[in-house]
Amino acid sequence: MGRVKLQMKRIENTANRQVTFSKRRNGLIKKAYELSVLCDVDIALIMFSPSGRLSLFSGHNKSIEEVLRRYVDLPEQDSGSLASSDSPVEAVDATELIMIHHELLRCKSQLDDKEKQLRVYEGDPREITTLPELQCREEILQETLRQVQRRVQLLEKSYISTSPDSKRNLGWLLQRDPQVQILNFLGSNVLLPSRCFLNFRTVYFVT
Amino acid sequence: MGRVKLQMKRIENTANRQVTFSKRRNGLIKKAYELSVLCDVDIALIMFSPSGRLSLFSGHNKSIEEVLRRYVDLPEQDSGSLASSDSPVEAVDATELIMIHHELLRCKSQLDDKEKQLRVYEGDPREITTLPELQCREEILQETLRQVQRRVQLLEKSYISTSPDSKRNLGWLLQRDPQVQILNFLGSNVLLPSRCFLNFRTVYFVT
DNA sequence: GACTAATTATAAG
DNA sequence: TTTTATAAATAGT
Repeated sequence: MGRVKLQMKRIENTANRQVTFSKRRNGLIKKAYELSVLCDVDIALIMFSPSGRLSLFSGHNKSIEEVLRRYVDLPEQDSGSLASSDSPVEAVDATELIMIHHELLRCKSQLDDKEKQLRVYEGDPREITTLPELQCREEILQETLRQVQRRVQLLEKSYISTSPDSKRNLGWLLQRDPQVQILNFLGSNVLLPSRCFLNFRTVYFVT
Repeated sequence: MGRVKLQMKRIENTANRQVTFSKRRNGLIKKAYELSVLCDVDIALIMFSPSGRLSLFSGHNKSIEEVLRRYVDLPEQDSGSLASSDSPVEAVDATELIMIHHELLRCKSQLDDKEKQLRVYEGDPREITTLPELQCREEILQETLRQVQRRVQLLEKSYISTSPDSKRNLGWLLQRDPQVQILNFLGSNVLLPSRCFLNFRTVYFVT
């Protein structure tokens, strides 16, 4: 795809190679994500750019570590010797330790994120010292409140006109908005470039 | 690409899912291959289909194991012992594994808690199906909003009155770029690629 | 598996 | 960065 067809060999021009890498890396990750969702596939994707930068992707329901562990466990069909445990110190595969450590780091990072997000709502307003910040929070809260109130009105209407059948018709309400899922997916993945900060205008609520 | 645009969710028809998996798996591997050649990237791609079948790919010049090793070795740069690759399995003290695992469990539990709290503010109201629950959320939001608005009034007053006294006390108000403040304030929860913006309603402008 | 019509990715500008 | 012409992937047949 593109204006011309590329030869399948290393792009020698460094700038072009860098641009192509960036574009195709995103494309590949998108494809991997789609495959994982559409076909319910567990995927782990690890890339090292020539400059040594690491890019990771794992599908919608399993972490990289989980997929790797599954892969690593396959060829290592229990060496057996590890199972005997009379000593408190047991020999284990170091890769497992490392993978769990990775998972821990990832979890901690997510925890940090959540705490930051939560501060938007629950942080003491008196700790906010500038008007723009405060107004930002106010807008967010108002929009959230409006959404909830719209929903209240809807439910109240349902309660009023309640025939036994009407409950069944609310089934669709339970479906999660796909956009929200994608938002969550994209938001929690660590491979987002920092440029997002620069152009950022905002983005809070899905309508 | 194709006659129709697919929704990004699991394909329920088994036959279709199988066919799509097969086609897209090949497509993904081809893309990965092209990236590895064009941009000289080391890639490891591991896929488990729902039926448990394993698909592997690694780029043109490094095996899966080499890439995985590089990935796994990253945080262990210092240990050094792993670099000598006579055995893929290295014995370590299991107690460390257990402690880290405990920490991981604790961290995950905290993460769950935070996510629950956050759902009060950011969860899709359409997921709530009972009026009392919704009204509870509404009250929480209203109270939070009231607090913020009180604080807004206070700050606005400070901005308006520019007596020498208040200047002395409010010097810190001007010490930072408001946009930077808001970005910091919102933190990593708004790290989204710009193309996501298209489908979302903007509720707040920074500038 | 091969065939399109339609969608999507992307090389260049 | 964003746009555009073109190549490529692919959903349904």
